[in-house]
Amino acid sequence: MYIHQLNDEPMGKIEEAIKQSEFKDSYNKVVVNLLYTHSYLVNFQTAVLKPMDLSPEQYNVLRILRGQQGKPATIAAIQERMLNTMSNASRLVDKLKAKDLVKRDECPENRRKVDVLITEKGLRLLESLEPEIVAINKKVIHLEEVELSLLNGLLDKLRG
Amino acid sequence: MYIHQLNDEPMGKIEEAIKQSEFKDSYNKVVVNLLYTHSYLVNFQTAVLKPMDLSPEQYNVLRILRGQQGKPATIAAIQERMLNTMSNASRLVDKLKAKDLVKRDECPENRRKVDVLITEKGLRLLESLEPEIVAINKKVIHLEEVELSLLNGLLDKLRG
DNA sequence: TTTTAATAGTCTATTTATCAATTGTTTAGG
DNA sequence: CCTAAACAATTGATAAATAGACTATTAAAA
Repeated sequence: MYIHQLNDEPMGKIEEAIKQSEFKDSYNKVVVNLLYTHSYLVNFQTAVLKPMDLSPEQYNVLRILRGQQGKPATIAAIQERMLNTMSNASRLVDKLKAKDLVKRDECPENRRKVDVLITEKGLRLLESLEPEIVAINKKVIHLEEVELSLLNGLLDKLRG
Repeated sequence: MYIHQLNDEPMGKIEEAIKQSEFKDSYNKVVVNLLYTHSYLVNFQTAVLKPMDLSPEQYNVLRILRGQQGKPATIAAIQERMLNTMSNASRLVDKLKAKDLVKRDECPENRRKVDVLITEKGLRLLESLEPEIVAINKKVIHLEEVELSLLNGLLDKLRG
């Protein structure tokens, strides 16, 4: 098969993009537009992460752990903060541990829990990826600063 | 494990939602916000479709075929219009055929191609789902009409 | 015409997601 | 105490996504 839309070309309105002429209601249109834009962005992200053998969700977990600033996070805490809330944090942590990007210890106060921490190697990997991620985002997101915060506001309001 | 965020409660700004205090740049913030909102919406969609044994992508393919209004679509055409551009249209069509929701015939002019058509049963299934989908969208998307079209415009511009 | 290249789909293998069941641990009630 | 319920994480089974190789058909070139 072929790789679809990994170039940075305009594809106009959502109607043209998915070749549908009209939408019954605007709620539905926004859903489709959001799913489509999600796929557009994830494809770029994946392309940047793949050379480092990282899936988008693994990358997500690493960033969550970095956000902890030295404090450990439990599996449940990671799961809660994850973008894809259904995914299996336990297995993702496994994979990251196998690559020495995180470490995992039994929590002393409560032995049901585990403390997950990002390693030096994990931090360095994130650092090394950052410039490329920033660059690709700037390149493929065709919005001005004002529009970005407008969009952020609308997405926040959408959820609630 | 537990099902996260299948209720319809406010969760405020993206910073609270994922418990991160700040973002380096607004491009990144928009990416995270979009991924998060995507997951929020897909979770509801999945919940509605599951009783009918339909995955979101299968549902997507059915709607693409309905959009053809009687004209058959090839596998490549379906793939092009799909929201998740990486997924395997061939297999999805297989699954739908097994449920008699679509039919697939060799294209007479070009025997490499296949003509895929939605069946009566497929159309009836879409029809029966529509009211519930419309209702859940309206319920979980907390935006006014004006904001919806503003959001659609921003997403189109983002990609374009 | 024969060979080559391009196209359309399918298939295989690997990874990841999803759901349910299970294990081990802690808490609360009798 | 002892047992039942609640909690935290892991495991297993199944489905789906992803990448690449493969088959068949058509079109183009020599």
